[in-house]
Amino acid sequence: MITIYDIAKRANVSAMTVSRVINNSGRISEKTKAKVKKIMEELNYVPNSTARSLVKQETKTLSLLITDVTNPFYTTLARGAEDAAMQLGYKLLLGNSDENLVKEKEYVDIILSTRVDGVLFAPAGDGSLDHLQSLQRHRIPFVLLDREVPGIESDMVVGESKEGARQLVGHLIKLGHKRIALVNGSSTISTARQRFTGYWEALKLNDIPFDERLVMELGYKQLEDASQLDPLLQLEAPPTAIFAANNFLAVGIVAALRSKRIRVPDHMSIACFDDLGLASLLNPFLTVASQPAYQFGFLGTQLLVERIQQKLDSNWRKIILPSELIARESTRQLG
Amino acid sequence: MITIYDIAKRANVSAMTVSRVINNSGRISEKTKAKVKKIMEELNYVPNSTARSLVKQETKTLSLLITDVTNPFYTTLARGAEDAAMQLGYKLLLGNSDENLVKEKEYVDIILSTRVDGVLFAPAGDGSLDHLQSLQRHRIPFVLLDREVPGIESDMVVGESKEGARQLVGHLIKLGHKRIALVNGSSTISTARQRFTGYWEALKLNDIPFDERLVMELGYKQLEDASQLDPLLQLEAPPTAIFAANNFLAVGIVAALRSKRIRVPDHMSIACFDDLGLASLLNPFLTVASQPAYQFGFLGTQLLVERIQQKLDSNWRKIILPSELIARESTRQLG
DNA sequence: CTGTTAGCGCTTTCAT
DNA sequence: ATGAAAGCGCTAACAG
Repeated sequence: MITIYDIAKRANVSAMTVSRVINNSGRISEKTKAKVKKIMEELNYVPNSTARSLVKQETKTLSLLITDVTNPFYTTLARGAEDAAMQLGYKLLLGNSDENLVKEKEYVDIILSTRVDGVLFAPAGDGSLDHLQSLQRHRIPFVLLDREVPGIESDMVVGESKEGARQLVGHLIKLGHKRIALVNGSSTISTARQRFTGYWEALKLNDIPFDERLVMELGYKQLEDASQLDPLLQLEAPPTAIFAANNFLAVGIVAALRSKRIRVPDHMSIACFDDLGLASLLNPFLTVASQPAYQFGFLGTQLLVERIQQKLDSNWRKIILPSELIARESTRQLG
Repeated sequence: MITIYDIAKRANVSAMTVSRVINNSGRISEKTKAKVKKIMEELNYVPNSTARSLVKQETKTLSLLITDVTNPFYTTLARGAEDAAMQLGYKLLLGNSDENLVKEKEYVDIILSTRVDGVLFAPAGDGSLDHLQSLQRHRIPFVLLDREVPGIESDMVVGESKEGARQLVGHLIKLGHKRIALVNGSSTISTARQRFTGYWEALKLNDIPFDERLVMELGYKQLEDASQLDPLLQLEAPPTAIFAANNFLAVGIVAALRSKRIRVPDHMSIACFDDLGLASLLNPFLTVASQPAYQFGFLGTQLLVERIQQKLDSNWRKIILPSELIARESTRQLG
């Protein structure tokens, strides 16, 4: 491997001079600068950023910890993060927690040992508290993405889950639905709680009685089995509409209904949080509360980098991104 | 920051002993091992992998360079790569080239300087040759994903583009189509050339004359504008079916046709390479040649890690993954 | 079973 | 404008 010493020797200068040329720092005569640069090119020299990281105590690397790159929301968020990171001179390390605290812990350990400069953290749930405190103890800045964690103060970029849910359910009510089910993520996740509240408020606002049998908690992951919906469908008075708390749930529900020959929206209306990426371009079908996923990633990265560079330790900023109701074909007027 | 020396001092041992405990190497008495471990816990010690990388000359990091995480094919591939990397003890650095050689070059420079142990490389095209040679010069192992590059010998994981295209076009022909358009990616990409060949062979096999006016090259990225299809649609004898060389193109085409009130499949049949992730779960609509994207990533990572660990320099392996024709609603019997 | 020494490739600091 | 020395945190190699 070629080092600054190899360059230095050939150029008859010290390693320090080479370092200065690389970093464009300090006063160097144009002549030696040119000479050094020429030799670097000839030898195909590439600075070793590991060595630099060790002395500078910074890696110029950010970690992006999400639950699943396969979910269009996180995919697009990741794209935003990547673009911003690249622009700001940072690399991005990718991790998938699968909504699983054990896996999340593994990544946190890696993050700690890798000495990344900061973390973009979409927590698996309230149980992520330990992990985040662990980051704090080690003074690794992070910004929370999409989900809050009680007990943690930090920069964050979140959506308007309650308001979005209220809108979505309000939309269903306006269409004449009164038996509206909520299929939710785990209540250990802040967005699931907020979406529940939005659901509840929308019912109340419209004098529709709340029926707890219409609320299911299935987790934000892809449905495993069509039968998971049976408790809802076999109700004496089954719902005429389902509000799914995220896109994965909605897709699973639509597929499950299809397998049971229940047509959407003819027999059941469906609306959900988060848009579907390509799916909605191909066929604008699902009614959704669309969140600006790219902005979550892009702005989150900007916040993080500012935090890193200013080394502040409080003055937390919270960016709240609105969601947009997009009414499409999966919800229909009742009666 | 806490170092092995801090631990060593408190435990009344040398730094080397601490290092041995961390790495579980060398014979150490259970007693001192326990003592050291206890102190590490008390002090919340985390090994600094930057320092380790510097001396061991390995970073335990792989780079995944794809064209766009936002494409379900690459998203799923990334997921496979991540899972395999994690399992094998490697981290994953993510990069998006956007089918753009300039951006790709930037990432290659980062890769070089980051001293990753290997690269999972989905090249932007034949012009990636320089970049790959640059990796070779620096002895960074890589495996080519999805696309080959003339002039480069290496491990690779690719699909059966020609065969898949032949099947897809054969399927259209069986349905009675004779005017079949091909909307392709750039011919500087191996898969686009192979898909063209498959298209051509299928026509020939069925005695359908090849009409070059039915072939368009639009690039594998998302369509910008519905009017890009006009040359095809305004033909004297327009096509009755379109074979799109990838999923992004197909979605763009469907959307463009929708905006022109051309119904699929009633007025136009569409089939494409690569499945659509969630979109196909939600609504199994597009007829596709589905590639096992997850396997591309997973197996590619396994190949790469084997290559890294064995330090071989030839004996290239090529994994060829079949695609599966999934006939859905976007293609219909003619006449 | 444990310790000492040297050095990975770079930058910081202090000289000149 | 340039250089020498020291050290970032760790491990390889050798010694005992």
